[in-house]
Amino acid sequence: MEHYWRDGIHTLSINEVCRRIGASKPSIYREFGSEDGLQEAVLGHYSNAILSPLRAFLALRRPFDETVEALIVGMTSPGDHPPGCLFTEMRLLRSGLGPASLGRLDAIEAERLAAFEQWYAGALERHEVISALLPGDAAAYMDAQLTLLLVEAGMRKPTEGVRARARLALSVLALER
Amino acid sequence: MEHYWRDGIHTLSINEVCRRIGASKPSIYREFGSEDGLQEAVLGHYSNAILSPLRAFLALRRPFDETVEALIVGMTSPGDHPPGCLFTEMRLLRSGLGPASLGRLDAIEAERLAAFEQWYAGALERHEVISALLPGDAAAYMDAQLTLLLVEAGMRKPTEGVRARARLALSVLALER
DNA sequence: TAAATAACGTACCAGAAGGTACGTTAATCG
DNA sequence: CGATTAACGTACCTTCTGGTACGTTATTTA
Repeated sequence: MEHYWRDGIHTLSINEVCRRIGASKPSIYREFGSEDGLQEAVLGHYSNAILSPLRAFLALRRPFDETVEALIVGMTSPGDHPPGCLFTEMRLLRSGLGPASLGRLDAIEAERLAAFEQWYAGALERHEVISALLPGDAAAYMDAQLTLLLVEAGMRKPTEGVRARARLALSVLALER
Repeated sequence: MEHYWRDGIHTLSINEVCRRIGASKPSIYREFGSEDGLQEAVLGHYSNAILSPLRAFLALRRPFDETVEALIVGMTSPGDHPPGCLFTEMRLLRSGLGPASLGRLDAIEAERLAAFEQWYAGALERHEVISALLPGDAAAYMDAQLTLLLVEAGMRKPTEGVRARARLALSVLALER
């Protein structure tokens, strides 16, 4: 299932998927019903594997600066998954996705925004961030900047530059002391 | 040629292009040689139509804040071209592009970065922006944020939110007074 | 062991992709 | 006007796409 990750969902055809994992095409269709079903399943798998840990980390309520730095570094480290992000790619290329995948995508996005919003509200209570922004708007900003981070990482731009730009962009949220 | 703009380059097939403009396929191939050639030509056309005015505007050396605001508003106004941007789309989807298009893309990107860099250096001389950033890094930041702006606009997010996020992100460059 | 059921994969379908061979029309020129 | 050349478009090629009909193996049950 991780092949989708490496080559991108819009690039990889069902035939290629079958060839790589050694399964026959009817098996895929019996299991997932259609290409849309397969992509939705991949998204679900992705949500469990990546987004849940992120959400758990945000819930730790560590200091704001520390959390931001951990997010930036974590999302640009060459871990087990290649740079870029399946979710980001699908968000940017909604066209060509089936209804089931689109629904799942929106659900994941809403979850993600809610997690950021709650986390920002907590930081606001601890007076770690500026108060000029509503938590919802700050969450949208975080989301946009981290998406940009992943897009740049996916384009194989130099990691340090990518990180520096993200730090700069997110520094406007922190309360200087 | 503007159909490419509306529907995206990776979505529009040569067959569709022919159907829409009422030309035959061999005509297209006689004129451009291949799909790669066609896409490169479209990029060139785009460069003349959009990037040149942008570059000219930067060369005016208007006050920094004013220029930034004009860029943000101009890029998110529903002018003659639909939201999003052909150049942005191609940058995010390099895979699937031919060598000629890729070369042209890199050239345009370099031009764009150079224009931003020069403009930022001018603002630096006039003490309108922070001095902690090298012009090259600031240009990369500008480029990244304006790309994000176009991506968000292309996703049909509410214009005011998109603009507000861009203003916030670019405010770190301005020298507060 | 024999019958019934479930899982599987070969080989196909229709359609669309990028790309081209070649006959036909239109324009040029003596 | 007749001949040469250039532009054009029909109809085709191959390859690949998502999707499936149906015969063949395994597996279960009695």
